[in-house]
Amino acid sequence: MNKTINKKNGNLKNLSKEVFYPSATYKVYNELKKSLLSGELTPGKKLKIDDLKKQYKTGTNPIRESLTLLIADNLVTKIDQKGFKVSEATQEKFNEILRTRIWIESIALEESMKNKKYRDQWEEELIVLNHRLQKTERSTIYEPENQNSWEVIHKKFHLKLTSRSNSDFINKFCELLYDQNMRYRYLIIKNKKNYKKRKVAVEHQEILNMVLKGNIEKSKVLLIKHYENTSNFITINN
Amino acid sequence: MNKTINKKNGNLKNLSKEVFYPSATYKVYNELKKSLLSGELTPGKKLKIDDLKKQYKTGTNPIRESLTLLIADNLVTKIDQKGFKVSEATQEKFNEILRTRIWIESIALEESMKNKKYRDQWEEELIVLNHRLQKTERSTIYEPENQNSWEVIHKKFHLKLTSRSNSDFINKFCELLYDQNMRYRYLIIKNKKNYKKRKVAVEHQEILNMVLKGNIEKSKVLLIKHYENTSNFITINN
DNA sequence: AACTATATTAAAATCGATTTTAATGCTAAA
DNA sequence: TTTAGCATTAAAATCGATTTTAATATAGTT
Repeated sequence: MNKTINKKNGNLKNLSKEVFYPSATYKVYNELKKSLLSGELTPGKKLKIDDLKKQYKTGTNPIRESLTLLIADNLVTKIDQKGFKVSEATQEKFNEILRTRIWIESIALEESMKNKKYRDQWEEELIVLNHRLQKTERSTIYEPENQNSWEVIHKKFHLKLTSRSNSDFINKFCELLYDQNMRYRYLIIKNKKNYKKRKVAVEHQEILNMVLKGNIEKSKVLLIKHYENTSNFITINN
Repeated sequence: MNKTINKKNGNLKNLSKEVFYPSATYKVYNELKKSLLSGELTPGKKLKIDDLKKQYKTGTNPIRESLTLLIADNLVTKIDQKGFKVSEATQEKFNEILRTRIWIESIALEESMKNKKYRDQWEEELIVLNHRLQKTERSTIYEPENQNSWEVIHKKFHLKLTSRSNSDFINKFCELLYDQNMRYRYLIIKNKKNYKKRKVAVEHQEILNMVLKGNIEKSKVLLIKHYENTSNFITINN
């Protein structure tokens, strides 16, 4: 049999050398992550290997490896010898996420503001992201592949704010918590017929203004208020 | 062929129902983790699937799944299509771990001390752990399976101090950072002929005394000092 | 009926072979 | 000498079948 034809991506290497072809694991991971964050896969749902193999037309290994990666994202839970399921989502867990975010991002914002290095560049990037965010329509569907979607820009803006603590550990943790929070937002959107979107544009502008002024304490207060306001919109019924 | 004989753990289920037999993945994960934390597997080393299969006498899947789990522990690094390697260890990374620990544990200790619930029980557990720690000889070899080893008790004492923030995210993060820090300690022990062990017993006692007094600010200061002192002992040469 | 023990079924976990990709070595042309 | 193209090798990634385990159903006993 002609091996070239059988190859996953065809034998394109010679045509354009620098193109990156992700592994099956990586592709499945991204697709599953999207389904989990958008709320399409509901909390508690059993994730059977055989079903997923059929759905994603791939073998055992990429499926199991993807699920293992998603454990670290706190989106999938595993019990040894009993398999994988979608992580549960409760009101208590949401409160915990919110509280944790406030603690961590308070430090991360403060340290970011204290950090003199490339300060000008940081401010400019924040201004640009805020500007883009202001003029972007907010959608109810989750499309992380669209770099111009409100959700993607919103995430970038928030992570940028806290990005300069000089700790990759903190940055990763902020992203994890952002995604956790986002998951709850989409679970609510799915469950409530008429989900009232918050108007957050003004809050973003106020935080940005205070950061540009260099007032650390007030910036932190505004960021915390911003997060506390979201709690009024998110209530899980189970 | 007799299936029973062929089984991994034998057919012991009927003899004692409540015994838990871990999967091959879980066993390999724990063994690899031990080798990584003890410094036996040196930073940057390539982790070849075939070699590990032979070493641990198991198939592709348990090996790859273990390595995937270790990515989340920041002990293994993966590049898509190019495989796995032992995470690098640099002086900058160690400084980052230390800084991050100080930030996170300051909050976690403060929140733990503010938490009134089961306060008495917490204090008693800390006193017992400190007592056990004081009378345990410190070893240079890493034996996490020995619950009475200095290292295991030390870890429990520190994690207990920060355990009551009511955030599992914070608790997990503290454990990750503890393990990261510990890895550097063992890398030093391996590299230096005569590693001088710090005498930390007094510092633990002082922190505990201040926690029992209920003085949050002073407790935080002592804990931070305790961590800053370790930086004098850890220098990576590469 | 309730409680064990056994048989059956379903799903997780594992294995070993195969396929695909990346790294290396080789050859020939500029 | 360098460099592009091809062949070889080594390793990662994948696949599908098999084995092991857990969950469920059934039958037999008190």
